[in-house]
Amino acid sequence: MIVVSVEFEPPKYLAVAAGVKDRIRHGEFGRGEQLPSESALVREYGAGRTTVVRALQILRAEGWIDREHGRGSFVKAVPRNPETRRGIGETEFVQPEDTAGAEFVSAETREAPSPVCLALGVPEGTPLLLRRKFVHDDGAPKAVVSLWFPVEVAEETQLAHSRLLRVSVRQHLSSERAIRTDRVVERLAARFATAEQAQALKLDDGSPVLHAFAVLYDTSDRGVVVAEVVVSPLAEPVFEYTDLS
Amino acid sequence: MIVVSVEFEPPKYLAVAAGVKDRIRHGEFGRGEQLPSESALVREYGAGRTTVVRALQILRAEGWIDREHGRGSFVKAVPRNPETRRGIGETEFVQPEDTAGAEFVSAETREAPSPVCLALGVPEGTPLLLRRKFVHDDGAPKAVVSLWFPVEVAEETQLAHSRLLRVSVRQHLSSERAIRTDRVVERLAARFATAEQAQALKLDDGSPVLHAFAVLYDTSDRGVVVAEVVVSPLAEPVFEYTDLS
DNA sequence: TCGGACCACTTGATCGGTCAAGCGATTGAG
DNA sequence: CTCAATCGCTTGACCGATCAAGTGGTCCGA
Repeated sequence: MIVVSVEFEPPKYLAVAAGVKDRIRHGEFGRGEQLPSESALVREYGAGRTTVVRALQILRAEGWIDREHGRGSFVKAVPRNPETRRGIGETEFVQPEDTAGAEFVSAETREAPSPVCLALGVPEGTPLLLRRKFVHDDGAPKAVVSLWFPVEVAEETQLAHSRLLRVSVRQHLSSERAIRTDRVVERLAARFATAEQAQALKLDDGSPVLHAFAVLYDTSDRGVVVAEVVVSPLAEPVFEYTDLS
Repeated sequence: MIVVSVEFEPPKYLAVAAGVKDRIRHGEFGRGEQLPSESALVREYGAGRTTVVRALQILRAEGWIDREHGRGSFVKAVPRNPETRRGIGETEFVQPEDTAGAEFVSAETREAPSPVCLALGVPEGTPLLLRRKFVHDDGAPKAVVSLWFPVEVAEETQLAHSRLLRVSVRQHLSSERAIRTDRVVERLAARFATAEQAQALKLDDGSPVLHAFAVLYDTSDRGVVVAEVVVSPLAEPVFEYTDLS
């Protein structure tokens, strides 16, 4: 009989990092307080100094602590919102499509506007798959998200189906079509809402809306998807940064 | 005679990282190609393996390369725009004030609007130091930046002077007043330009503008500075992400 | 009292080594 | 011919050590 152990032993540097994070969260080390020194942590966790330092460098990169040469490591803010430093449009490629408050609207082929064609490198007026969803927060409309795919990209995927994916668009393209993507370019602008957008977001015609236009590129630098996110002025996106440089 | 050497010798791991970046940029290693192995780099740069690995881990974190266990390190995208993943308002705290295209406008005490007072925890109508700069790109107006400081924060600093700082506001507060800051909360919105803003950005009255409202907090969670950035619709901010998760 | 030398403690950078584990090609037994 | 063992290369994790350099205190002499 063969027994396969499926225990997953995380690397020690991650274990130390997680351990210290926990102790911060549980209040053992409060804000501004000094962490045990590297050598103390070496003793506590039975690890080498290299390992402890690596863990502390991760905590610093994630914004949990400050490290001051000659003084020690000090607890900074405890990050409340881990979803930080993500572009508005980028999020639509990278996050599971089916998030809280999201609602499927439509999936249809349609002639794309010229900025979209330009970004995807297809001739003007090419019919593309337009996939729409609507995001609200407790009844209040927040945003309309439109994804544009060339039809040959969307073939043999579930992107034309009328159901939100439980994975991210990026992951879906990778698993279903082996399309590897590694780059997003995103533009941000303030615009007047179009009549269609104003209606969806329950705004007056001509209200100012936040407009994110993001392009996802594959490893050969071909544009693969365009995301257009139109955000209601009543739902100002909030970002929190605790890992200041 | 005392001679103080001001040579700045960067740490070797940064030198290796910069060296490899340069070689990628200059096309020695193209997209998808394999980098020299760790041991080869150890020989090339005369460094220890620890140092080389640390450099490669930085390149991975910055999105330059992929590292595959048992295979090697491979070049991903070449980031064009290194100013990535930084909030529009956050940038005004963290970047040297005196950047290309920036122009000092004014520094004066003035009654602050209520959202600013609220963020800084001072009573409505408190006079605050308002410090303004204007950013243009080759003559085209890009943005107006307003920083609000409580007067007791700005005391004994150069923030009331009519010259752009060569360091970041955050660093200035740290060095001149020992104010340690560790958190930024930022809101993004689309708004109509006020008459004043429209004039500064040479826009029609009532044009839609991008509005970033960012608050910098110190380690005791007190609001220390508010940055308001108003971006012209003709200058859409562009972000590039090559380190997708 | 003041200031400087000194010391203990801290983090920063670096080294060279061990062992584990994943990948890919070669090789050899059946 | 097929498939599994093996080998050489790679990255991943980890260790304990050295030296440098920044911080903050003590102590001692002028």
